[in-house]
Amino acid sequence: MSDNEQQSYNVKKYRTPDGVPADIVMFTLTKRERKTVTKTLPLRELKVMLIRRKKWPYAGKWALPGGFCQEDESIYDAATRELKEETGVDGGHLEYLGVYSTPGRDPRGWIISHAFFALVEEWMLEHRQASDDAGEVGLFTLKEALEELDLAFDHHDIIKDAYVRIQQQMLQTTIARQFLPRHFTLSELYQVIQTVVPEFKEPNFIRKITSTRSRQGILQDVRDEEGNTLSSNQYSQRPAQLYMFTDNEPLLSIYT
Amino acid sequence: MSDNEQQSYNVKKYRTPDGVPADIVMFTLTKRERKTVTKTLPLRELKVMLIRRKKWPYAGKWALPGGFCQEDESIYDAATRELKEETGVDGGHLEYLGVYSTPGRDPRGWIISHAFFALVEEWMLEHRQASDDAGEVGLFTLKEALEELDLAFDHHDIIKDAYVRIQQQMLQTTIARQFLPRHFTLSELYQVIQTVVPEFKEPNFIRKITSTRSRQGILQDVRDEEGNTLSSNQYSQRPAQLYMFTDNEPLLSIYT
DNA sequence: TAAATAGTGTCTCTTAGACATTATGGT
DNA sequence: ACCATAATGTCTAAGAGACACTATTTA
Repeated sequence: MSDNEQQSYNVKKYRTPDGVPADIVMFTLTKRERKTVTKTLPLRELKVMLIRRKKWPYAGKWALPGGFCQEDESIYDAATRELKEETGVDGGHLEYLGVYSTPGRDPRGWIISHAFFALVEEWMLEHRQASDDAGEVGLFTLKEALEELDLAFDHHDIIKDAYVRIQQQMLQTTIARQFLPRHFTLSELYQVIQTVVPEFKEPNFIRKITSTRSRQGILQDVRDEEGNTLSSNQYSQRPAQLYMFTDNEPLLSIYT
Repeated sequence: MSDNEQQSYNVKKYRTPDGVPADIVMFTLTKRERKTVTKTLPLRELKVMLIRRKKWPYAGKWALPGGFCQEDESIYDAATRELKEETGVDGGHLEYLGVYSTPGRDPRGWIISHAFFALVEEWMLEHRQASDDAGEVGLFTLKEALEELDLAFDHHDIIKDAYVRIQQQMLQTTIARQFLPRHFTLSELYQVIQTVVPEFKEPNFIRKITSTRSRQGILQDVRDEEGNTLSSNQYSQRPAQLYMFTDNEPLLSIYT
């Protein structure tokens, strides 16, 4: 009976999609040392990695890296595989962004795209630039990507959505850690936040981050074996205390 | 040249998915008046609407309502259509939850499901119970749905994820408004929050919500034409001030 | 008048926010 | 000695948190 039903089920009765790719918005925070001045914070910029398409459709246009999902993997698997292909590395923060399914968004047919965003380090992208010599690779600031380039498909919308999301995550989670070494100073952290969210201003940042009860627990100071606090003067004359993120992710509420 | 490429492009070169449905976790907050006592808050419970499947696969099991996306609509359109079909109403909060694509999750083939969650009012679900007499419809508490029922597909995971998400949204956004009349008392609001997030405790709720600067702006008291504050004694002996949500959505940050 | 819920008073300790001041090392 | 950045001091106003207390209505 159940077998009968199963046999009578026709999986191709309706029109089905022509493909389900995973596209990845790869963010990186470039870090350029300022040679003219010593002991100062590097210049940081938030950039997104794009590749120039070689084939129809949108040949010659810049687009997000991505690839089609296969039958034996989940969308997340496909994105992980794609990220690995592009960077040569397994690591990096990879997070689902959303689905893009507006009819007609892809001239190849009914293609439903799943967007992810990844936070990778700059050196990971050099891998791609070296290996895939045929495909042109570019790193663009968000302003360039959103205002100056003519992107393929609806990738402009995807990048815009990803930008909103990464800004939100930067303020509400500890993803800032993805853009920092394990040990960092508070001005580095502040700079990273401001690079991703330029509107963020907090005059008493050091004091607040170290003294507020609700924030206690997301950072801890770094100490050596004897329990002495460690500091660094890499970016400043006076050495600055080093901090690291704990495993705590704070839970915010508008009512508390 | 570009036309050549287009003609040579074979959209069916690879295996493609067999269908892309939208499934909806429909939450409702039931409200039962307590007849024994007068002037008291109703009993509220968070419930999820499920339908009993009639056909293979998982015939006889409880499952989320849903339907396949068509070529001429986006996934969100499909979910909107589905919500309308189930409730007979256009309104209600509908929000994307995520994609479920683990290989083998659907015995019918390669089927990639998109989950949404909706917040609807209880009366909206009576429509379905009346119209679709063939399909059995049920309202279950989250405990029942997650711990007692044997659900179809991976709908257990979807409901669990939706539950986490609605709890998060309840604390970080003003979706509580979806479960309240336009004008409500603060104890009603408190009860709604606690019904969705039982862990939420806030002894000085009235004072905090009305006096904290960071929260100022999400609620405003209701006044009549002459500017007199309005109150209600529907649920209490002493009349309570009525409030309404404003259009402000607060922005939270762990660093501020 | 008792019961039930709404809302305020009060007190202590912590935090916010704005600036001024001191500290530490490099040039 | 001077500069740049790190970090603390200081002061006021506001909020957190806990509990006791008063207010307004119905039964």
